[in-house]
Amino acid sequence: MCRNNPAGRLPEPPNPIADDGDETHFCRTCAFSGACIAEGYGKPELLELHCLVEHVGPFHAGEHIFRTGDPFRSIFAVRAGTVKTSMVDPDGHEQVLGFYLPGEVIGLNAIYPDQFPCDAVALDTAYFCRFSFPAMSALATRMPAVQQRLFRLISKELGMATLLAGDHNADMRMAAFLTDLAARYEERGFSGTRFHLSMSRGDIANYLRLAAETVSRVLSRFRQQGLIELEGRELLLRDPERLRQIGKNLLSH
Amino acid sequence: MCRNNPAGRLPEPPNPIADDGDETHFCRTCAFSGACIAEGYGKPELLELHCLVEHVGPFHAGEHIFRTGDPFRSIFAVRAGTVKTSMVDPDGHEQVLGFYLPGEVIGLNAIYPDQFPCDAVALDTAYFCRFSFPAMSALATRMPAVQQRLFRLISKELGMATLLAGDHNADMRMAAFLTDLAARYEERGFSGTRFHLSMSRGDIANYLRLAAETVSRVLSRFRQQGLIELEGRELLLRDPERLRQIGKNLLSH
DNA sequence: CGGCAGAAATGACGTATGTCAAGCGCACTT
DNA sequence: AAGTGCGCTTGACATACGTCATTTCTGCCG
Repeated sequence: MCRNNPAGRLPEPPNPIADDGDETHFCRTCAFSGACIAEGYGKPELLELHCLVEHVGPFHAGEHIFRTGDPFRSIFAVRAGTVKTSMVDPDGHEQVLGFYLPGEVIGLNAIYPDQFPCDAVALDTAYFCRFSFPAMSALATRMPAVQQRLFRLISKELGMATLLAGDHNADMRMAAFLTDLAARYEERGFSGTRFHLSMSRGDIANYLRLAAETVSRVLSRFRQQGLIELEGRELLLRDPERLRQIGKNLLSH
Repeated sequence: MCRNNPAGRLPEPPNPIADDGDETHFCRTCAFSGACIAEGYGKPELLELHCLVEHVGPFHAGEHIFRTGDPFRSIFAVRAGTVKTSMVDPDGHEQVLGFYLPGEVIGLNAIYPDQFPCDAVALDTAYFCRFSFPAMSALATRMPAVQQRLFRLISKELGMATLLAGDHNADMRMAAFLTDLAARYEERGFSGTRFHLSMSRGDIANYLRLAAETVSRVLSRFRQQGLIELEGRELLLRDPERLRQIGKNLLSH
């Protein structure tokens, strides 16, 4: 596939999607596929796991997958598109909790309160696999690998939240944010140096606990310093190593 | 028991301890006891759960329960004393992650990386129940209530971390911190209005992502406003309701 | 009792980042 | 094509909080 590239524009990256699953195969990049494949479970177990999956979508940009207070019944794996989760605090300020890419799982933070503590909103057209959580935990009691996977998914999410909670300046936060996004895209088989930011500057700012203006300024500075190229929301990391270095205090691995 | 109370000093609260368990009974306040009692498991299951418990301690103030990088084999329930967990980032700055009271569980954030991502240090003389994690997850596959309890414990910890990650000013953070501590003491059967701060101002500051001086100033102001009484580390909440109000954006329930 | 060391409180000052305001560009509607 | 709204950028200014310095308090040990 060869697009033309007019007037110095960044070429568009392929649209990230993890949608190659069917009735008997998981999507390659799904957070759960590993549980079965790696652990050598056979057809019967795979089929059982598939029984409790339901494909849902499309959700269009701005549509809610779930809302704060909805009873917790399922977790969702992103098949395609991007999701942001956010809480609104008692005096109405939104707090973005995270962004989720194809292959990642949302809803894990609802287990304890037994209802969703946040909203989940599609940032672009998005598709999901919905897993009934009661069914999944029942299955987990028979398939240790599934239980293990769930423990690890939640524990990982905990690690992420912890890092974000640290006190770091705007440059560190932004560099870590970009590096983390890049790593997650790469992990799922997409380009780790050129991708589309599906969220607005405002959402990024909110997520990083900065003002939108600060995000603009930091990005401009990164551009001037030759760390990135950026046109609208099309991003190219020109010096990923330096970015990683700047954000290292916020990055686990 | 009746102490005298010289010259306007705050009377000392009883030393919080949750140490009434034995070979066949859990401590009343233990985070796991509920899993069995509430779910109506009988003697055999209780005994099984006890088989994988080992009582450890005492650890004295400043001693490590575990260190960053230690292989993850067990989680720990606090029986008595207080613990702080903290990470040191790549350039040597400490980050306090949390404080843990009797009845609470530490080590859950080690599941994903499969090694402890932080240090755990006793703030005063502390005793623990150590649970082998492999044994516990094996047991969890046979006792859904145990699995459920584990999911909820991790998910709860996730909720805590998320709240701390929000952006809030020093007053809100401090009020929420005090209110949360109070609630947790009360939940475990101790006084929820009068207790001992086992951590230094510096640790509190670090936990709340503030400077130690800011913590001092906020506490002084709270005192002037009649919200609290404070002598050294002995604390009395004079207006818990108002404190809760100030910190409400950081408090889940 | 005296002296010391660490913890805590208080004051003076600097700064990173938030807030306010203005302007630009792009998409969409009429 | 003109109009409208929203997202983004940029500049000027305000402020909450951090940093540095000094003092006070507290517990500890000889």
